[in-house]
This record gives sequence, structure tokens and C-alpha cells, in this order.
Amino acid sequence: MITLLKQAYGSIFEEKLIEEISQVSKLKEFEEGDVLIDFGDYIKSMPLLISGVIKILREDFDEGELLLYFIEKGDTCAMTMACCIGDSKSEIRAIAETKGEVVMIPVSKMEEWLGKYKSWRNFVFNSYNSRMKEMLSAIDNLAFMNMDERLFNYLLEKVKINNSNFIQNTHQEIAFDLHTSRVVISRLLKALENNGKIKLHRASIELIKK
Amino acid sequence: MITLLKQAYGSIFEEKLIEEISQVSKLKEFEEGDVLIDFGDYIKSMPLLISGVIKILREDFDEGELLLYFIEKGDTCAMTMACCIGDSKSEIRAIAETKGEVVMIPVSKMEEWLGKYKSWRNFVFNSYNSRMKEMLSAIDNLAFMNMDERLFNYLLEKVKINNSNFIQNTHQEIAFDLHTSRVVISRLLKALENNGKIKLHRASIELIKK
DNA sequence: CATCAAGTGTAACTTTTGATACTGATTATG
DNA sequence: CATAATCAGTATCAAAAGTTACACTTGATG
Repeated sequence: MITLLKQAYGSIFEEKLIEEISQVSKLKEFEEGDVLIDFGDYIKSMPLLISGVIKILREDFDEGELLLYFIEKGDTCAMTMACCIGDSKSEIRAIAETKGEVVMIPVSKMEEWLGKYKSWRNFVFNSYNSRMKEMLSAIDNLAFMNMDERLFNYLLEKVKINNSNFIQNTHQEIAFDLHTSRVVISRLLKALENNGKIKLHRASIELIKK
Repeated sequence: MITLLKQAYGSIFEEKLIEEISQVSKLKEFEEGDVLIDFGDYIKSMPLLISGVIKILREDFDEGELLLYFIEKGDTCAMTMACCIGDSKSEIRAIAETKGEVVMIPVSKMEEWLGKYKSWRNFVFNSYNSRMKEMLSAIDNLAFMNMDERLFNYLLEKVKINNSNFIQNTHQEIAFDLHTSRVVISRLLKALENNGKIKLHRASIELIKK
């Protein structure tokens, strides 16, 4: 596990901290589609992402969902940290976008390290800050942009995260993430195709032009 | 200043910390409408709110604004903290909703205290957490609710914050906060009045029924 | 291969929101 | 008090998004 940790976090954590992490934590592998955290879950350990991508969703009272942001290697879920520290239920759902690995750290340790390691403190704060910014960006999207722009931004993010110009999703899946209906997505995707920005295939979309 | 600090923060900070705060910080009074922080500002000191209410806004590329949340006594602005620690520009605008007082703490101290005082660390984390929740709630509003619900929630918040059933705002001001147009607000307010939930006066709204 | 489910395209319609324009009422100001 | 500025009400129109319905294609499965 030390090797994995060094690879993903070697540049931000000191050697001693990485050693400590590897002693008290458990490595957990996950597959695409796994629900890692669900609404209302009590969190007793904090995840550090080693590899893979996780998407964080917010739930409606009824049925709806909304994608908040993605988490990549070297990140943690600040929302989850918030729950650890505040000892409250999870406000979000975390679903594996790809397969990958996380290191699970006991809450007690993460508090202890806050006083002990400056690099840990910086990491925790940086996580909060970047998650904060992602939330702001989600708000910008919702408040200031129309669905066509939101959709295109979504496609760009997907391309970035999967490192491929092909987005392997059905229109229905996209509609869930953006909290709208399949018909609306089909309509707007068709418009994007007519503008030469994308090419539509079955259950997959090809980005042509940013 | 110590008296003021004890009054607002006596229950969460230990005596020694309050003393230290009062030694290195400056008390600042503000009037309703004052712009305390603007987009792009560099923050060199962190505000602790002693009295009054501050509203936090997000700006559009063009002109638009959107109310994110209100801050009351005993709170700080986590967004601002984020900027302090990350040494980046402010992503938000803070405007005084009422007159009040803040204590401004130098950034250097706030980092020092993170290692030194557990109560300070808790306070900082709690602030992050509650701000996170407010952002989530803002996202819920935007993503899952129509304008009529958003408007009514807004009125309820105003009533809570000002501790009065009378909301002293013009339709135009409300429209700015909710990032819509005056006509829409007038339309929806009229509908609320017809449903017996509110009563409309000139430049003021009376809440009748929650 | 027949059948079915999943994925997509599209038309027609409704609701919500935004935009423009004009009116009258109230308040402030010279 | 006359005039201008602010505030609110409302009608009309347009755009964006949501809803329903149905047809067609592709791939999976028995």
C-alpha cells in the first residue's frame, strides 16, 4: 500500500505521515457503478482516492438527482470529511465512475493528524477549498446557464476525466446527471451534432470540436 | 472588545484564545448596504461576525448576481477563510444586510491558532461544514425548485433573519437576489397574496402564513 | 429467427420563465 | 404644489424546458 500512497500522495505528505496512514488504513477496491456512499449513511472513515474517478450526486426529496462534481486521484471527498467531523449523516451519494482504489482512514486518526502534521492540515484545507469551488461552479451552471451550455460543459468534463473523446453514456444517463428528461437531452445533443460539435453513436457520443 | 467577543463567542472559545484575539484584531463597524468584500478582492484578514447580518452573493460573468446565503452572529465567512488559506482572490461579494460589527483577524494568526487551540480548529471546521450545507441548500433550490418556491423560501429566510414579519424590500431588490426579473417577482408575489400567504405593501411585504 | 428491451428521433403540446411595454400610484424634491 | 423618480400591476409575446406519445433501429435472448 505504501507504494500506492507514495505514487498518489508522495508529493504532498511527508514520509512519516504516509507510513502512519498505511499502518492504520484499509485499502478498498471498487468497480464502476459501485455506490460508495449513500444519502443518510453515517461515515466512520474518510476516503483518500488512489486511482479511478468518483462522481458526487445530490438527491431531490422525490426522485431526482443532480451531479455535483467528480473526484480524481489525489482528492478526497470534503463532503464526507464534513460528515466525519460533524458526526452527521451523508448529504450526498458517491458512485464510482470508473473502477479504482481508495484508502480508508479512521476518523480518530484524521483528527489526531490535524494537530500533528502540517501537510495533513494543508491537504484537508485544500480539499475543502477546491470542493467549495466546485460547488460554486455547480451553482454558476445552474443559476446562469441554459441547459445546452450545461450539457456541453458536462461533455467536456467527461472527456477530460475519461481521457477520451468518446463518452460512453446513454441520453438517459446524462439526463439523470443533469436532472432533466431524456427527450431534452436528445434534442440538445442533436442540435450540437448539427453544429458540428459532436457526433452521435448508439450509447456513445464523440466530441469533435471544443 | 473582549466583552463583545465573550458575548458572541464565549461559549465556543477558551478564555486565552479570546484574549489573544482581542490583542491582535481590529473591530470594524459597518452600515447596511456596505460592501465588505467584493469579487476579486485579496483577503488579508479573516472576519468574525459579532453582530448584524451579512449576505453573500455570487456574480455572473455579465451582470447578474445570486444570493448564496446569509451570515449571522457567531459565524464567519468560510468562503473568505478559503481565500485566506488558499491565498486567492475572493469568489464572492459580501454586503451588509443590516448594520453590525466584525472583528478582523490577521491571516498569520488564524493559521497559528489552528495548531494551538482545539476550539479554534473546531470553529473553523464547523464554519466550513455549515457553509457547505448552505451551498448544498442553494443548489437544491436552484436545481429542484421553481421560482415560486424559491421566492417563498427567500421570504421565510428574511423573516427569520430580521426577526419581523415585514420584509422591507422592493420587488427589484428581491429579483436581484434571486437572479430573475422584477416582473416575474411581482407576478409570483401577487399569486402568493391571492393565496393568502402574504400581504403586499409599498416597498414592503408582510408574511401572513407559513 | 422471432421477440423483446433498450436506445434514439421527433412531433405536438403545456408550463415556466423571461422580455417589453405601458399604466397608474406613491413618494421625494425643488 | 408641480414635477420627476420610484414602485408596482398587468398584458402580450417569445424562448426554454418539461411532458406525452409514438415510430424506428439495434442488440440481446430464448
